[in-house]
Amino acid sequence: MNLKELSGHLGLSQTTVSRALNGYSDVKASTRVRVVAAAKEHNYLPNSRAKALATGRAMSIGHVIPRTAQHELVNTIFADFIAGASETYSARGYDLRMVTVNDADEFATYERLANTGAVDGFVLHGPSHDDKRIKLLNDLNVPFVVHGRSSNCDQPYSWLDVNNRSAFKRATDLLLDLGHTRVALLNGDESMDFAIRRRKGFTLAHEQRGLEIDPSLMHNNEMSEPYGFETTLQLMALDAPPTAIVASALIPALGIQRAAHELGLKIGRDLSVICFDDALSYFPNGSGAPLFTSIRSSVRDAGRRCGALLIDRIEAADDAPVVTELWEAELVVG
Amino acid sequence: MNLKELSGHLGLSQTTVSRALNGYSDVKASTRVRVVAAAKEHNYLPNSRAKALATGRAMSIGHVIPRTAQHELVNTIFADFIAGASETYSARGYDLRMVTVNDADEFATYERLANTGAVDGFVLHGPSHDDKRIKLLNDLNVPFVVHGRSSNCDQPYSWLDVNNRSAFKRATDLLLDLGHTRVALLNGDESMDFAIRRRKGFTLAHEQRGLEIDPSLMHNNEMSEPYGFETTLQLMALDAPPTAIVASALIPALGIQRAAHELGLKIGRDLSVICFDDALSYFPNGSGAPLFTSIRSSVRDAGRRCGALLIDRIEAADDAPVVTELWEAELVVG
DNA sequence: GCTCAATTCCAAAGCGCTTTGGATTTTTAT
DNA sequence: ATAAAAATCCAAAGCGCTTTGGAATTGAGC
Repeated sequence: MNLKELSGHLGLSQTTVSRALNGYSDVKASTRVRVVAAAKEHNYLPNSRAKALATGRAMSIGHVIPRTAQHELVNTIFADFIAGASETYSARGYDLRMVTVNDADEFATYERLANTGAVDGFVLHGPSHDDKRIKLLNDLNVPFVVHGRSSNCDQPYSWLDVNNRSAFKRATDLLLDLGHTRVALLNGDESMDFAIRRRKGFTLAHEQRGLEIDPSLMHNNEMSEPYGFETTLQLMALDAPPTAIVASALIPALGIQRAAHELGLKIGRDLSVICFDDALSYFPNGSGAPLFTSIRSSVRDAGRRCGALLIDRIEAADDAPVVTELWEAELVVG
Repeated sequence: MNLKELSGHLGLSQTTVSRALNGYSDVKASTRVRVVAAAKEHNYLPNSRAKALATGRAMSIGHVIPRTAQHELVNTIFADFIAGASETYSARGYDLRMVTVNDADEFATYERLANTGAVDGFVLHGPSHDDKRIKLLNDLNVPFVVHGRSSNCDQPYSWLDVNNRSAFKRATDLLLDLGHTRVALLNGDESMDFAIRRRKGFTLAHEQRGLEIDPSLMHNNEMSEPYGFETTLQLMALDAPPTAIVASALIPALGIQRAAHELGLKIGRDLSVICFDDALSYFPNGSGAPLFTSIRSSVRDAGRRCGALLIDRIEAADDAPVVTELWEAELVVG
């Protein structure tokens, strides 16, 4: 059933039927009712391909995911982020188009999706310290919103980010206030901008107290469980092991926990741990009793909001000013 | 730059340029070279919306994800599955269109995506024991492949599944062979078909030895870490606690581990654990020394293969017979 | 040189929708 | 009753591509 047939049935022009269905005001209320009823009766849905061509809108948002690098990011964080974004998309009539690519093809993929009109905009994931994709997307003149920031980028761009520096400063402050003098950092991969900011927060807390940080206490890597495990073993084997650890995510924190148990240390007594908690829905920290003291910010909420910001931009005038949003993470004592 | 402009530049008709670019044989080799060169030079890419309308193909695969139920599935398994599927899609020129929906809207969403022609086919996730979506998709006459199976469904359908029954039987056999007499099962949500099959494998191993299973040893729930933790505490508080546990995934197995440590039990000595390992890329079980003995099957590989099966079906004749594929999981001793 | 077939190209007709620019009808104001 | 304004409707022209059904050109065979 297409528009032509439907309008045939109704004895109306395609124009009128189309405008009735799309809520234009120049169609009589009674005929609109008739049209809507007939559409429902015949189970008519406008062909989205034709609609996309006619309107110049794909009603679709692109997420380009590199395969090899940022592996960890893709899988742990990404699923929840996308779940959130996708909620917004459905609510506003958009779909999510996801493409995974080899690193080498990433730029070409953005170009393809933008130039073929397959998507109306992008969400950019996992920005690095100096992310070239931002300039690319600006040059392509396509709406986009970055989840996170790229410190070394002089282009204007829209973003939504958690205040990672402040979150890690507060976590570190808390530990130092408790009297810890050797606090370790298990950071995420420091080619990612968020990890750099997290380290800044960690060091800032020390600097403000005039404390030097032993470099052997600062580690960074992809946020896996074994990373947490092995690094903790390594840290505890130091001549002067740390008495507290700040970790970048729950998953490595589980590794810390495993290592602590293996070493016969009790977390909370022999070793304090604070970790960043993305509030991943499949990995609830503290249902009932919290597992870890944590700095929490829901990545799913971030996805929801990024989606909304992006769609606003897509539907706004081309020269709308960039939007930015900085969220404070919540400190949850476990 | 569109086709009209490009063919203007070249002094050729749109037909010829289109056919040159699409590899038809009725265009002279030398002009094809010219066309391809010009296309590259002017950075021409055919508009995908127009192409989709003209060809009747969206070049896009739908994944519909219910939001509330199957939460756990969505996030833990889904990310890796999709990463795999998406690799296949890119390689074959398709994109992945993902929609999350409220349970109540799920059917309508399939209908919308199929009837508006937004996608060319679907991958069906997390089939239940008696999954109504299969009949729906058959009725909609749209190609699809199920990841998993639906035991109580009399419709023909294409699927790819791991032999869950055999995997759990082998795991249970192994434990019983080692002399364990009280083995517990921490199964996934038993409204899902895979969980039912896993339980069958578990019980079958007992039956074949004439062993009764204490019902208090069998649990099922969403596969979260706290589920593993709390259930283990509960099991160990029994008058006759189990000496071994078969778990449905790594994440609850971590909970088991945490509980064991808390109770002062050493895994491998006081308590044996075997778990199913989906070989999630962000959660490597046993880099170096395996954490757990496990029955392993890569969900990412399954995604890759499901994608291929689906695209084959999309590109095949409408009446192509259904395809099915059953994978054996690999037993990895840790 | 001529016929017939093969090769190479193209005009025009879709694909199914939206939207422009009136045309027609109804309502309001005089 | 009549002119002006408002409310409804519609024919036709796109959107940018593919594909059909020839037309024009080239080559082969004799």
